[in-house]
Parts: sequence; structure tokens; C-alpha cells
Amino acid sequence: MDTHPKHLPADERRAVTVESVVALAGSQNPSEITTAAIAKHMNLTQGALFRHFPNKEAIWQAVMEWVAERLLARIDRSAQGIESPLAAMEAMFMSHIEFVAEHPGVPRMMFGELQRAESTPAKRMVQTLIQRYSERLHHLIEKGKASGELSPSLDNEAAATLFIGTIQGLVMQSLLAGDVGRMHRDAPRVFAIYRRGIRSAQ
Amino acid sequence: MDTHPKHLPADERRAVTVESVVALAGSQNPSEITTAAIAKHMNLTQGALFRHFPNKEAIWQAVMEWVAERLLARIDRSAQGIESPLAAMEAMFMSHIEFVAEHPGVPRMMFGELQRAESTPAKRMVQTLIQRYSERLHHLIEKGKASGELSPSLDNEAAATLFIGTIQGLVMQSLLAGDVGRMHRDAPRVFAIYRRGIRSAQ
DNA sequence: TGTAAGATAGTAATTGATTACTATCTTACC
DNA sequence: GGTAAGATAGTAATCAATTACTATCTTACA
Repeated sequence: MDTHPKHLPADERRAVTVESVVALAGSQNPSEITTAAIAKHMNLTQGALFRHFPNKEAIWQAVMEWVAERLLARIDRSAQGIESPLAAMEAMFMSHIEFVAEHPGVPRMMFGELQRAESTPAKRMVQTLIQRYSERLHHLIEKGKASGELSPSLDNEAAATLFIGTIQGLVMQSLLAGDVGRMHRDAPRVFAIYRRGIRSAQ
Repeated sequence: MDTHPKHLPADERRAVTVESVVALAGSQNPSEITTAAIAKHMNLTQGALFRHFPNKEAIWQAVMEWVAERLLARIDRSAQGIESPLAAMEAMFMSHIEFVAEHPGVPRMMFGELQRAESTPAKRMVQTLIQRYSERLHHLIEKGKASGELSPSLDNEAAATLFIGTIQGLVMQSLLAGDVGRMHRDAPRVFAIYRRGIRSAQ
């Protein structure tokens, strides 16, 4: 019963590292997560981390790749097989909120990365993620206009911006309150207002 | 003409410090602003800063007090004398965006402060600011319902959350794009969707 | 009113702590 | 037994904060 074998293959060790960072970011300012803290969290010495990553920046890049991959997969799966574009958007919204609730460190890291001035690999990863996210939204919005569910006069770009902004605001407020449950409770209520703002008059 | 007198009264020196931090935050990650960088920006030696502030934390607190005071004053003034609650909300929205465009470092600092785990004086200041902001919104929303401008079935709390979230999202995207002008352009378009989501059916 | 004494503000150098990263030795496992 | 993974013990750089000292302004009183 090796629950915690000392030696791990390199790729497994990298995976554990990423998960540790995500976990740590859930309870502290990501910019203050040191390599020593990461190592301690995974019962490793600090120096050993650099057997698997060339530098700290590479760790952050790996974390952001992990986030982008998981989040996009999650929202894609949630919208899969839903005919109504509006319902698909709602499903995406809720699954995104769920993802964040499971990993409260994720928005923290993204906010932190985005406000960095230089263009780090991690920041570029986040930018790509948001771009891909927007593409999916634009597609759904177009589809919604075609089906008559969404207002024909709707401003697509503004609608996509507001969709993401709505989530950001929701997350912010619950981080602020230190209460993840609040996000779950408020999500449907906030989305209801957004829905009313974009749907066609009936 | 003494444009840059070496000796300043303590309160003026503190004011200059705050303005320096706000300026620096406009072009770099606030968590990476060192006391040396602040001092250099105001043509002062690093140690001299500690003649006016007991520690770095106190500097951040002063900055956040400055932000809270100015932002609330700005939105209050913008809504002053406007009869229609909906129009008042729009005026608040736009003046908030304007404030951020003038001081792009401000949202950076607020985001950074909010994701801090410990309860620093600066963080508490931000929390108080948001609370006061919400109070103003709730008041306007109630007034809007009474006047019939806003939907009687509107969820007040969700509407307030979304108002703030909308601004946060807008700011985020323009910080991301590195283009403050975008915020000005998008603000009316995004608010239009929000307005449609909360106003009463006509 | 002029000036000495004290208060206030600033400089320059230094400190101890912390950080990312590295060099060298040790161990576990196929 | 060889090698991949980890431990140990460093280094150099950076940071907030402190210190001893100096410059400038303010004020009390002879």
C-alpha cells in the first residue's frame, strides 16, 4: 500500500506539482506562493522541484495549461447535445461556476496573471483561453439569433463581454465574502437577469 | 518657482506617495511595486518613505483610502440631481468607467488586494468600499421599482451583483487588451444589455 | 528682530530575512 | 549496477526596514 511513494516518474511528479499549486492558490495569494511552499505541500524538498521544471515560470505555464484544458473541456461537455443556444449558454455558465467552486484558486491565478505587465508564457496561455472561450460564445450567440431565441438587435460582442464579466463579478464577490457556496446560490439569479437582457421579446 | 522642493510637509509627502503608487500600478503588477520603486518615482530615497509610513502595509492602506474616497465621491456626484433611477444608474456606471480609465492602476490594485488571504487594512478598506457601493445601488434599485422603471420582479441583490460584475468584466477585458479606449467604447453597449435585463417591460 | 534650539524631513548605507535556483551527495528501483 | 529521483546544503539577488547622520524649516525668547 504505497499511498505516498517517495519516488515518482517525472510526468506524475509534474502532475502532482500542478495540482499542488492549484490547491495552494485556493487559500492564498498566488503571487505569494513560493517554490518552498509548493514543495512542502507535496512532501518534497524545494530543490527537487527543479528536477522537473527548468524554472518557476515553467511551473506556472504548466498550471495554466492544465486550467485551460480542463475548463474548456468542462464547458464544451456541458453544452454538448443541447439544442437551444440559450440553454447551452446557461449550461456553460453553470458548469463554469461549478468548476471555479471546485477550484477557487483558479480565478485567483488568472486574475493575477492577467494583471502582469510582461507577457509571460502563463499570461499568453490565459489570453488564448479567453479567446477560445469567446469564440464559443460568439458561435452560440449567432445560432441563437438565427433560431429567434436571442434578440436580433443584440450586440454580439457586448453580449460575450458581459457573459464573461458576469462570471468574473460573481466569482469576485464570493472570493471577497470568502464563501464559495454563495456563488452557487447567486449564479442562477444573476444569469436570469443576463438572459432577460439578451433574449428576444416574446 | 519651486516645482520640486526637496522638503515637503508630511501630509503632502504622503499624498505624493499615494499618487505615485497609483501611477506605478497603471503600468505594472501592483504586488511587484517595491518601496524602492515608489521612492524613485517621487525622487526620494527609499528609507525616507518610512519617515511618513510605519511600514509598507500602511502605504497600501492610504492608497485604498484615497481610492474609496475619490470613487464614491465621483459616482455620487454623477448621479446627483438625476430624477430617473435608471438614468442615475447609467450615470454611475459611466462615471465609474471614466474613473478607471483615468486611473488604470486602481482596478489592478483592488483585484490584487481582494485575492489576498489575510485581512489586511487595505483589503478591509476595499471591502468597505464595495459595501458602500452596494448600498447606493440597492437604494436606486428600490427607487426604480417604486417608480415603475424597473421590473417589479427584479432580484435586487442579483441586480447589484451584476452591476458591479459588469464593470469588473469590462475593465478586465480592456486591461487584457491593454487598451483603455476599448472600455469607453464598450461601456454603453454592455450597459444597454444590462438595462434591458432589469427594466420593466413596456 | 535676530538667532539659537528644536522639530521635521531626507540621505546613504546596512541589516536580516526571503527568494529562486544550483551543485553535490544519496537512495530507490528496473 | 546504472540511472532517474530526491536530499542536503549551499549561492546570489532582492526586499522591507533600520540606523546614524545631515539639511532645512519653525519658533521661542533675549
